[in-house]
Amino acid sequence: MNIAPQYNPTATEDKWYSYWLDKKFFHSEPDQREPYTIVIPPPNVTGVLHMGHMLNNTIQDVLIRKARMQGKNACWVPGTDHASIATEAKVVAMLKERGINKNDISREEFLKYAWEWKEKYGGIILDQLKKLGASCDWDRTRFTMEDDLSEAVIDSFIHLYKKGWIYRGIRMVNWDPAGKTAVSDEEVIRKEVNSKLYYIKYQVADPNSELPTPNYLTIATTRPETIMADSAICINPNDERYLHLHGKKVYVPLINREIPVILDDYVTMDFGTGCLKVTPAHDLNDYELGIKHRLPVIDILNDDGTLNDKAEILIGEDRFIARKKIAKMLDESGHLDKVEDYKSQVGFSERTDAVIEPKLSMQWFVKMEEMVKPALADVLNGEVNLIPNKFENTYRHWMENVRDWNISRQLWWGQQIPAWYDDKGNWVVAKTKDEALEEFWKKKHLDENLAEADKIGFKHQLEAFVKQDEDVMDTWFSSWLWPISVFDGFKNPDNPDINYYYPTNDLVTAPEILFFWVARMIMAGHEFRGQKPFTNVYLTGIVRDKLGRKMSKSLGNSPDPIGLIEKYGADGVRVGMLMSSPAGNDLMFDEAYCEQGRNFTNKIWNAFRLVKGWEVNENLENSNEQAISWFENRFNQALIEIEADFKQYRLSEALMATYKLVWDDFCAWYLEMVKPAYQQPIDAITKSVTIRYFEQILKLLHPFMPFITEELYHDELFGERAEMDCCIVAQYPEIGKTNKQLLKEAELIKELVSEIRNVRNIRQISPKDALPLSIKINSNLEYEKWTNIVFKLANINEIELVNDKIAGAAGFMVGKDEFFIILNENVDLEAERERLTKELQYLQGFLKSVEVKLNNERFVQNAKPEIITNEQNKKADAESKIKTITESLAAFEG
RNA sequence: GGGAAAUUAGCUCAGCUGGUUCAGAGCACCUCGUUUACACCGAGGGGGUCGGGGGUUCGAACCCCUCAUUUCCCACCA
Repeated sequence: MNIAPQYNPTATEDKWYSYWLDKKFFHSEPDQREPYTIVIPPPNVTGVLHMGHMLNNTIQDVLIRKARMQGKNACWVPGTDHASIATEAKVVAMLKERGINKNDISREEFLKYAWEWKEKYGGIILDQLKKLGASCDWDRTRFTMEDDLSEAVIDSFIHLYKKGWIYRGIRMVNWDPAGKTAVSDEEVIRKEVNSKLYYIKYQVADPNSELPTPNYLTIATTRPETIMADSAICINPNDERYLHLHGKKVYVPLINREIPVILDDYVTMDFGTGCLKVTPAHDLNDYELGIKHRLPVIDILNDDGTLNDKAEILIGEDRFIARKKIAKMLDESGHLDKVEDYKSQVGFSERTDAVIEPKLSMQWFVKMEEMVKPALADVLNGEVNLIPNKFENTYRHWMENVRDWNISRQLWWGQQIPAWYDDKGNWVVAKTKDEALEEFWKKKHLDENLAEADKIGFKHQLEAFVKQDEDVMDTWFSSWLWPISVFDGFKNPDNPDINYYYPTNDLVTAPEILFFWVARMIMAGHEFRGQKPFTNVYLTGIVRDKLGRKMSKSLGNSPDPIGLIEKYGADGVRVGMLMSSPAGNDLMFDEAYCEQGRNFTNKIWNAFRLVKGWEVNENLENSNEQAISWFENRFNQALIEIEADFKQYRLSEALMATYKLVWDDFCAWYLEMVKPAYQQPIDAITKSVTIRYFEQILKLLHPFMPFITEELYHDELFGERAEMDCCIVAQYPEIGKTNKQLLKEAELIKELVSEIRNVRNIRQISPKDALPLSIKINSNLEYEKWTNIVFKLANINEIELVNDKIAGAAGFMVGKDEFFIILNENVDLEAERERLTKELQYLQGFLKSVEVKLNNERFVQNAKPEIITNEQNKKADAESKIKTITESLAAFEG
């Protein structure tokens, strides 16, 4: 036999992936079968495959492959997300490298570059998924910014607008001065930073009154650069320290602008100095306070975070440089009382890591109040299952406290907001410019009662002035439509695909985007389809390194997934990823898991080599009936367990059960039971049954390890295969009967074998030396059925039934039966006595505890009958064992 | 500051309704083995007061209280 002793994945993986593609096994069309659908969480077009994708997509592939083998019409829809912020940042950076500044080119030019970039790099991540074995229906690949999907975004915007659920308003938004865009609350990461609390003196503007000296008040602030934007000073009306300030005015230091002192019990008296500077343009609370007290809004910052001319001083300086300079100027002019160290929470942009600036701006919002209702209900009443369900609490908390969704982004890459403005600041929402003109006309027509005949002239005149909103929509405003839009459910809402595949079955994603994406998809599902988008949401954990740190580029602790695949094979890596990642748990990734996966592929490979090498002798009789019958039962028993694990989405447990079935039961026990002696032939029945078992195992393994199983499935060992007869579409094993008695006996026999091996091990007896075994049977186990197996696995050459103990032999018990192995030299009597005494003591203690229980009236009264019976059995067992051991010990005395 | 979860062997995790199978698995570790599918292997073995303390119960890894530690989510205190 010249099959390599080690499995080589590289030789087979590309071959079978191409074959699967070629035969269109991944492709799905609606038919009579039950559908099983997954839509991929579309990775960013900018993305490169990382470990999180590996985990996430391995899970999806396992689910989809298993469903496919179980006769469902499996459809896994792949695609990519245009990812406004991330992609625009990459394109801007690319242009910068080429010496082009985004501000110097038009929107059209920029988008041209962006599309070029997308065409060039946008497919990389999908190609990488193929290396992993992902069985996506590539014919259905979608992109969130392709025409139909973009149109769906625009249409849904208009739909919600007409419903009154989209509105435009001035809002305090989280402004990212680096990205020059608003970001949502969820995209702001709060970090505690060391900052300083500046105590600034404001001069009171009333020189005539008889104020107590000094005639200034002191205010604590972390942001001295915003004093030029102050609109008022606020104190608590009940603060007795400041009663004299009621109704007064103060001067803003350095620029000497006069501002009022206002009263509001919002101010905490015991924080800082009890005085608060009110800066409506640059702080959310101050803004609200400003509205309440009708204060002017003075915005002193440009979009890039530099000071503008409203600041009056330090114009053009960056906010952080300005902070230092202001502090110095205040100090020099005697306005700085003191500076204290202070820890405060500061918001950072998730994308650019810039400090977020609260900023007033005109934005578009989606009202959430109505939309959250069905999305919350679905999860609470189990229409949609979160796996694991511990996330339900977080989900509910978020949904009950949801705020309106700011959907405009000051970017170019994305779907442009379908709002149109005329030169006078009027605006309408419409899909096209023509429709916008029509809308303007309708308004005008109504307002001013114009004649229909004036319409053409009006439109013609207006056309030159009408401009579309510059902003694009939040990326999530497109991806929330994904489960519908990939099946063209907007453009063509009654098409066969959407009717067949929607709602989808499982969604596999990260808990971090449970609210960004999952919740919003459920909302969109109800709003646009009247139905939930999926039934089960499997939430994966974060892939961390073995020290528990998040994998990140800057730490350099993230292995290259493609490198791993090359090193351990895709099957090995898949097994490694799944080995220890229950749903919802972070995965402490260690290459050792991949190594274990690789070793597993090799184990399978070598089991195959063994069976492949068997020569059949037709004249031989089958002497392995017991082994054959045992393994069939054992297989079914394992399958029951595996199915239960899958049902509960416990994939790592399902894999582990499969792993043990293959490695321990099939390789270590079954094959060792039936394999012929060296260079001896095997009987025809055993070989053919073993091949059949092996094929079942390949099918069972296929969802986890698609490549090696497909490779072996096609070996001639398993017979001729038709072109389309592939493991990927083979019928998944079905649960058969299990004979519990047989399985129980087998466990005892395995224990017996282990005990004999242990006898050898302790005494350094070679496995090659055959030993005689004597049995004193106290049970009703029929050892004759198992003789062959015991002979072979424990290298026993003789079995003798005895009625009495054999002095000087090595003895042990399995179940109720006693076994003796006569050795060349007698066992150390003293050691044997000690061993038995110890066991006796243990058993006596055990018996006592059982008796205490049984003698306890309250136990007998309260415990369930079967538990009492069990305790009685335990008692009987212990008593008989004690009897046996006592007899053995007595033999020593004699 | 508010909320949620977690803590079981060196590591990663199971342990379902409190009770046969209750203290388990995989890896790692130790001993032995150049055997004939595989040293990416085989055989055997050691290892845990179930985070601490209290309580409920005939009975607790599991239920309750409390403390400690960790993680995550939410939050505007200048």
